[in-house]
Amino acid sequence: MLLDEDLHIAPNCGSCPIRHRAVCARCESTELAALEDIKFYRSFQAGQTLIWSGDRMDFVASVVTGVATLTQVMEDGRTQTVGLLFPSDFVGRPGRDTAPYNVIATTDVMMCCFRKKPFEELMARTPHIGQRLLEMTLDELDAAREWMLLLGRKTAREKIASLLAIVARRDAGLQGQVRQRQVTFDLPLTREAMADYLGLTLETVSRQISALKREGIIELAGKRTVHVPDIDRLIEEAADDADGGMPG
Amino acid sequence: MLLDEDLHIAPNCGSCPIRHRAVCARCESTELAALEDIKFYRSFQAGQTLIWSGDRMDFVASVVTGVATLTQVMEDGRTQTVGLLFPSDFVGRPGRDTAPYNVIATTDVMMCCFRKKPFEELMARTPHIGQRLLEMTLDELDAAREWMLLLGRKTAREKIASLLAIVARRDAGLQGQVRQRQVTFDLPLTREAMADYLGLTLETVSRQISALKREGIIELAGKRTVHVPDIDRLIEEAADDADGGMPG
DNA sequence: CGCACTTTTGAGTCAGTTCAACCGAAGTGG
DNA sequence: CCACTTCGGTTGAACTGACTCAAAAGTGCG
Repeated sequence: MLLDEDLHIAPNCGSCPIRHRAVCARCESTELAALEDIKFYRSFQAGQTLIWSGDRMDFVASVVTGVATLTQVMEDGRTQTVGLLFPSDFVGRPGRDTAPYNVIATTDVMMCCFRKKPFEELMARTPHIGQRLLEMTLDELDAAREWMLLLGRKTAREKIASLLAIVARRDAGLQGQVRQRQVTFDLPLTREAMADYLGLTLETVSRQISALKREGIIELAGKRTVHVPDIDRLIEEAADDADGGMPG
Repeated sequence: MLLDEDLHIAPNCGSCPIRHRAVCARCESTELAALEDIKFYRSFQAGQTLIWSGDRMDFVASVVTGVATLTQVMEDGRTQTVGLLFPSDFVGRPGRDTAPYNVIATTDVMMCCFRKKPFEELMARTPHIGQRLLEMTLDELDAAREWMLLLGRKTAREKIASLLAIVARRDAGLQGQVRQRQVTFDLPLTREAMADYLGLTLETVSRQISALKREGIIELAGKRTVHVPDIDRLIEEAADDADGGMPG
């Protein structure tokens, strides 16, 4: 779809904002140069579907800026989001050629893409890429399993609190902020997208957000901007054990 | 716990039933020999907890025979199973030293263990192990995401049908059977363990199994042995698209 | 201003939970 | 050998958290 004209603003890897967290994190300069040779950028607008489930995937990619979702849709339309992609997250699977999920931009998104074939060849020669990808995949697996607990056992209120806590954390992480009591961030998701991620209806999402607001656990400026006066209270509502899922 | 005396029945890798599916699948003979040097077997009885969440993990392992679960428990006791471990599945994560989940044997289980430190060193020298582990981890991630759809969006009846279909498939797969209309298998889980995996109560599990039996979609011999006269009907009840999750 | 879209709120319903009783098979020990 | 307990499983009845359907209230944009 839509080939954009942003190619000219392509930053080089040295100044890339996700250089030290993405799949290329461990690469040395020669390896990086090889990656740089086969990379290209694409950008997408909020709401665009980047990849359709079942489509042939001829590239893999890293999210550079913005947020996207991975979603599964049943034949009757029931929809479940199975992953949130933040900057540095990886899309696609070496060795598979059709996409298993829809990938949808929920904000404007910039991706750093690699054609799959050359990427796979490079991976075979460059253990650092495979190592980093394994690390990232194991992290994603942990995140998916944490989400299984949420989907299977948490109440609607706990689900909302968990999502807000996670977005707050990732958002803070991107800005390199230390842990602090107060945080403000933008929700990169509509109520419906939240519902799809949490296994709820959008009405329930709206009601629970209203309830958290009413009780002073969050404050809203507009529909999307959230201020959390006391992050520990929010984490308590999420019913996560101890650290609220901070990497141990 | 319980160091067993089965060590003497330790098969060598050549005759190992999971040789071609486990983390060692791609290893050549010299690599295999290196693994063989650091491996040891442990067996556990049904019901035993192999590993407690939070425990120090000084080994990683492959399931050789039997079935185990990965479960997460919230402070108030709510429990969610986040993975079923069948023969050839891998337990543990190189580079992490405390277990994030309880691992519980639901049948008698035999594990092929590797002390973590030597395994990690070997992995650094042996790309085939890391490659295979990446492949397996990506498969598990797909499975986890399929389960997220189940937990978030499926009805109780669909959840039960999905679980039965998956156990039937993995069970058939182990026996190298081709796809056939009729299948019979043993459920390696109690009603409660099924409930924990499906995000239901054990009463609901029992009721839905009774309902499927009443409608002739399954037949029971005892509580645990399930006969499926028409696997396609079961898969239809599971509401999976197309192939019921067969590897594409 | 008016149309389209997202979000909020309300009222009634229902799938799945909760609580409780009961069943059958497998020990156990007097 | 039979009472007694335990354990996994089934079934019933009442309850409830989240869903469904419906309508109103923002919000943004040409």
